[in-house]
Amino acid sequence: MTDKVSSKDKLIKTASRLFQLQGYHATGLNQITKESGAPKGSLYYHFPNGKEELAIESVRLTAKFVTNRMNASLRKKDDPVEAIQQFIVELVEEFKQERRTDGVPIAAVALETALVSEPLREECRLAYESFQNVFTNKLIASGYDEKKAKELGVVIHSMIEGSFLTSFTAGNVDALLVISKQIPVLLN
Amino acid sequence: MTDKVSSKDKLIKTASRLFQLQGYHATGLNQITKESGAPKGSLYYHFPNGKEELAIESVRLTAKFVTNRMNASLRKKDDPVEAIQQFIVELVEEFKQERRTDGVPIAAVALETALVSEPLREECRLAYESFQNVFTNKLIASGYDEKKAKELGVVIHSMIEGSFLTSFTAGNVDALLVISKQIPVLLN
DNA sequence: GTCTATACGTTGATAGAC
DNA sequence: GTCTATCAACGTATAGAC
Repeated sequence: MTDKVSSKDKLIKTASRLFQLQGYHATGLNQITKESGAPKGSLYYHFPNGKEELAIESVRLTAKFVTNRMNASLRKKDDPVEAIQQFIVELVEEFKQERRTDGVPIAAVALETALVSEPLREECRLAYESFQNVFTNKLIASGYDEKKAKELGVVIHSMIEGSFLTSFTAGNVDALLVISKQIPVLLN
Repeated sequence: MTDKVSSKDKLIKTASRLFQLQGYHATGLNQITKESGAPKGSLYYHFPNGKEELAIESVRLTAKFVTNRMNASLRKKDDPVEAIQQFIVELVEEFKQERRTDGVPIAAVALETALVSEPLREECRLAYESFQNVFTNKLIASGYDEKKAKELGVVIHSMIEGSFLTSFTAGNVDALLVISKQIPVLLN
């Protein structure tokens, strides 16, 4: 039982990283098995439905990981404006690392597969819902009424997602820094 | 000279549509030539650098097309708040068409290739810059000072890009409608 | 649970005739 | 400008031994 999940976990972890960096179609199963160090023949044992199933579980893992990271960041400040800006600062810092170890979480997979794989699309939708809820919950805890908090959760998530995409493409953090300044305007 | 550019144009137009719908790696050159109706053997004559070159010109065409569309939409109202909301309304209407004829412009290509193709990344960066400038120019024309207008251009573009991604993934227009309500708050 | 071998399609790309 | 033939590489997936 000790190593029973180890192989499966290695595959999911490696796949999560590669899907994030390269997207869905550019990432081959050969590359995943090779880089994971997991036994090559074990992939279809753990994921009978092949690549799609592996991608679904990878998106789920990435969503959980990112959500936890967001929550940990937002906990550092009581004031929601400062908390969200703190989170963006951490995004910026990570972005500045020379060695780009990850891209925009799940975005490439979502765009590539939303029209062709219903279960994969649904898993991506859940991921974004989870990201929105992190902001919404922070606002509710700060006294915002639920309706307003839900709307602002969507707005803040959209701003960060969009500026992350822009920054990723531009290769700099300009867009992220600009939207950070507008957070106080939004939370009035 | 009449049909000289016709074949090349057909290839670029078809490629633009397919890259937008399926992403870069999922779209094969065979599919592009077949659906374009352009002669199969002409691709490497018009695009000696192969797929990358075709993608660059496709992103350029998409950027020009979308920019024009945005400008046409924003021209319909003098007030910048109403104008931007008008644009979002048109996005929503188009989104509701059953037959999904296009996805999120260039986003998939940008995410898939930014880390592996410098010229393609640069073309995507220019596209986003062009989108931002549409909003910025509208604000300048409405009396905003240049610095403020540039910042708000980035912010509005980020919000729309992010909510478009979210809506595309969710399969509904909820996020787009929510951010539209926040435009007046931002333009204060 | 894991491994090897293999099947079969498709990819991007090139060469050479026309 | 266009076409056909062809290439090697890689894609996913399966079968069957261990």
